[in-house]
Amino acid sequence: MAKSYDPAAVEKDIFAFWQSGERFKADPAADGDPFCIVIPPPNVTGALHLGHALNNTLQDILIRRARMQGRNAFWLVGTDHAGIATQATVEKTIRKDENKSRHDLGRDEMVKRIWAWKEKFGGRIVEQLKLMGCSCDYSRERFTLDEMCAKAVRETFFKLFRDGLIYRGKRLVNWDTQLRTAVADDEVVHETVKGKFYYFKYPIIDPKPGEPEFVHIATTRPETMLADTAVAVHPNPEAALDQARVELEGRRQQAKDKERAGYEKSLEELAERRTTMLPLLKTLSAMAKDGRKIRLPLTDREIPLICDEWANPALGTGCVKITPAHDPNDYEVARRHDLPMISVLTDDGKVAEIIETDGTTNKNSGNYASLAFSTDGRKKVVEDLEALDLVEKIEDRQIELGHSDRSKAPIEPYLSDQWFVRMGDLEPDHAAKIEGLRHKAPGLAQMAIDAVQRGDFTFHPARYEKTYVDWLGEKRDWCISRQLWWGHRIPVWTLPSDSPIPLDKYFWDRLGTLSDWVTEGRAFARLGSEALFSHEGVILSGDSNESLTIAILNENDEEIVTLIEDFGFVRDPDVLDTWFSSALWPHSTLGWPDASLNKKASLLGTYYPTSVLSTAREIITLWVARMVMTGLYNVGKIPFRDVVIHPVIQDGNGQKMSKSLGNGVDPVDIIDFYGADALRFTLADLATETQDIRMPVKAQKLPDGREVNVSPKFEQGRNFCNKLWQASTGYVFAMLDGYDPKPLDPKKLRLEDRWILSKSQTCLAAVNKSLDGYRFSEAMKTLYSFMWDDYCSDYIEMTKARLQGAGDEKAAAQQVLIHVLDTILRMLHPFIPFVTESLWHQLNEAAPKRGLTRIINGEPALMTAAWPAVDDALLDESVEAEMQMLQGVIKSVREIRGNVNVYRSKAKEETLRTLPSAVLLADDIAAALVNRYTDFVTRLAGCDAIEVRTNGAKPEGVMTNVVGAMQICVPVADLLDLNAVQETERKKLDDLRKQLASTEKRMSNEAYVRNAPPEIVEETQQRIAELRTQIAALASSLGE
RNA sequence: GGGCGUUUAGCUCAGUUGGCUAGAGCAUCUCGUUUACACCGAGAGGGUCGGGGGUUCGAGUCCCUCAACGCCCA
Repeated sequence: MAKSYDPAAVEKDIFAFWQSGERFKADPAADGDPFCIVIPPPNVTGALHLGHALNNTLQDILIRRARMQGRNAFWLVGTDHAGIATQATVEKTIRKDENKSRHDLGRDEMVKRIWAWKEKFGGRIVEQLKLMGCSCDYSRERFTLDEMCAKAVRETFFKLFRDGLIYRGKRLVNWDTQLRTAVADDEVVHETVKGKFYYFKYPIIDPKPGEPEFVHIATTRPETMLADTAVAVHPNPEAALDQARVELEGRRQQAKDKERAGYEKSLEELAERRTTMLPLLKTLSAMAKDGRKIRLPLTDREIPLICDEWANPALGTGCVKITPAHDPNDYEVARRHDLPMISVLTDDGKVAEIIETDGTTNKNSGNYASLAFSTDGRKKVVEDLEALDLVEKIEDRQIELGHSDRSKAPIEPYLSDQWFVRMGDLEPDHAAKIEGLRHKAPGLAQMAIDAVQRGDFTFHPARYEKTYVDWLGEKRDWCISRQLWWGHRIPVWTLPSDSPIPLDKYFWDRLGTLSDWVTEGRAFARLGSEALFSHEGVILSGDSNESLTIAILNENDEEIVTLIEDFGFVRDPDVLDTWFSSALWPHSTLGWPDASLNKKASLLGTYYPTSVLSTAREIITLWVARMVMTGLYNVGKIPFRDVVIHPVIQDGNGQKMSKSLGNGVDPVDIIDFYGADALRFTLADLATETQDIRMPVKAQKLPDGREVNVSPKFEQGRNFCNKLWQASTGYVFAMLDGYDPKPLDPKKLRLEDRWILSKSQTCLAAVNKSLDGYRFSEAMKTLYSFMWDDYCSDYIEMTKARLQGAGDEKAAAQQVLIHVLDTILRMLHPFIPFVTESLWHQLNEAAPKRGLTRIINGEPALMTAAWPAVDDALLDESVEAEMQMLQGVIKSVREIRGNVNVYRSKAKEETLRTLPSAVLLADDIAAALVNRYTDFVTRLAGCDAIEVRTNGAKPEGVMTNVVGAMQICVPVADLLDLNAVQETERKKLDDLRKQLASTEKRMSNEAYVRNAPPEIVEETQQRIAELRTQIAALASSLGE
């Protein structure tokens, strides 16, 4: 008795088998059309989640199939250093274990610690990929911080700097005051919390008669007022209020009843405001235009009253304080009005010394400096304003607050120096000089847009092209600096403005050397945004207040570093955004810049551009777009031909899976519980072209006692593997006594043999088509139904009678069984590699020689065996049609048997395993067919004998079914009470008559007959004929 | 606010250029331990394809509109 398939018993050995034969290893010098995938590098600190499992399953399916197709397949594996995530993880550990901050340790020690941590825990991802059976080339594992990647990063940064595509500028960034770094927008989590809305009044300087003495503003963040540099009022408050009213009225009209009241109320308030506040706002607006100024309390700073549309007369006091260094909207206002920007926040979240625009320290600075910004600082500011009687009122209010995803600390907008990559279009002269802007692109973003629109690469599904193009179309500059220690440090040295070394003659003399280095391509210098040397090595300008920055190609270039550091140049402390190194992944990992596209048998020369990139839609912008830009800019070609975007897996309620919600499913638990192939089967089966897929989650106790989250969805995968295992080991391998394969003529085989062979080719062709279009679920479902329904449920059953016999018929059955199983294992291998490889080895034992027209030895490893070629000679529509007819007969008898048993069961009589007999009324052709294959027809139908009549003589007391032109009659008078049957039979008859009526109605429609394609009309006519036969047959057995 | 997606059987989902008598897996019900498999076999029930309108001989599929939910970007 065969045991169930036990994945744990085979997976380890099979993986070792693959590895021992170096079967994962790619060879750039090998024959075969190259096929390459670079893995989207997972975060080195993380563990594989179900999304990774899905993505890597899909990649492995593609790679394994390509390898079997004889292509030179290479799946590059590696991990991402994930700057902030990794640093935060290690900082947290150190804080917990040693109660120290990274600043206590110092930069070098901290970086050392992170490396040590990475060496210890960074292998987890790769181990998990191996558990899944991923056939990556593990000998070429890369890491975004390794020397190979670092070299590409340095080269790219240097080129971009030289080409004027990198600049430094002050920008407001999301600041994490705990980790002391800028974080990306997607690393900020917003939540609504209880807060307060503070109303303050600021005195106006020298108001004219009739003008107010104060301007009123409201804020949720009082402490930022220390950095106010203006107060704004709307330039035309009346028009703005009118427009707000029109918009509200429009919405009220569209609104549903329950919402309408809200709009009514807003409109009333607006009208009220118009009478109470409009005159004042108009006055203020006029005052602003007249240049009136305000004395900012607590600082005594004189700030202007300005007009700007950002001030909304319909909200708050109608006036808004402008704090450019602490609010993104205010920042934009300040840029429009050329206002100064004063920052009063330190990088660790305290109130900074207040430095006025003239460089002096504010005399009241000491009152606030070093207070915790949004807590103590806020309290002190409010107290001091209250003491001055400048607080009008304080209201409770819900406010939006950003928190850092990593440290959970509140996010403050922070004005700081950051490095940017210029994405927009350049001046034509400038663009023309840049070799990396291919196809005459005016800028980096446009170059990447053009690439997809030209069809250089394709998204699957196609709709994601829009996401990509829309985002790139904004051409927003890319902030690449992060105030972290873990990452690629920016290779730029700057002379601080307070440097003790003056820019004297000695300095300029020595810069001649620098000029040489520029010519040699080792360094590049900029004064402000201007290149300090032209490519000919001439100094353009020697006298400037702007900062002098030098980028060095190789940060270890001691000669240059020593010289400039002697002059007081200081290296930029920041590191590059992790996405900067990820953006280079497809070419940096293949050896750029050392290798070139033309270098034969190099990784880059052979595998670039790669074939497919498979990833999640959330990083189309952050990652895919940037890879396209850098690929074109550095290498000159797009990095991949196809981009496959897979769906996102959610839990059963449509929620994201996450650790904190406890609804996550760990792929390794699934492997433990169901096996790696079950995991892969189910994920592939779910991988449709939709954007989200839901996976019901349920807690389950493992044999070892752990309670983990699993999903019943994986049962289908487990069952499928078991079915394949049982059919192979329990039936096919067990029925091989006397097996001796010889070349066969497929045309001379019995119907069922020709049928399964034809079906196998239909299946293969469909799988090819699905996979070529990256429709994984479609391919998986095709294979499921072929293996389970056609091969196991039908073909295996059909061979049972023959295998109990002897002679040629038995031999042919054995040979076809083996041959089709061979094909099935090949086709399934990319999806469920472990169980198929294991069965392959057993097949090689049981039937080393196999084949159909040619007898060959099975390849020793399925992983590197050949993907089958579609053999059109085996496709046979008439065979499939004949079989369909027999299956119709089988199904009809089964249905009657089922009904008979239901009636007998109700009548408390014994149920029947097989019906004693059936009578088939058929024409000569069908009769001959059924008579010829009675052996398996009776067996599958479950009746002891089938009598075929061609004279149409119908027996009495029967239950009838109709298939095409045939009637299946089962005499049931001895088996049950006929009267009990009649009711259901009548219902069936009524239903058929209804169907007939509607079908006939369609045919009577002239327009239908005229317009519909002839074959469709033909089908309808056949359907009518069929319905009429069925009705007649039923009616006659009911005695109508 | 903009973009994208989803809405089909109790649940999770297929359904490619309009031809459908709407499918699968799970769940449910009936029967079955027959010699590969109960992680199984045979059979059954279950859907006015989110609502409304339109195009068409014909709409789950195309167009418009409304609604709910989700994701991404502001």
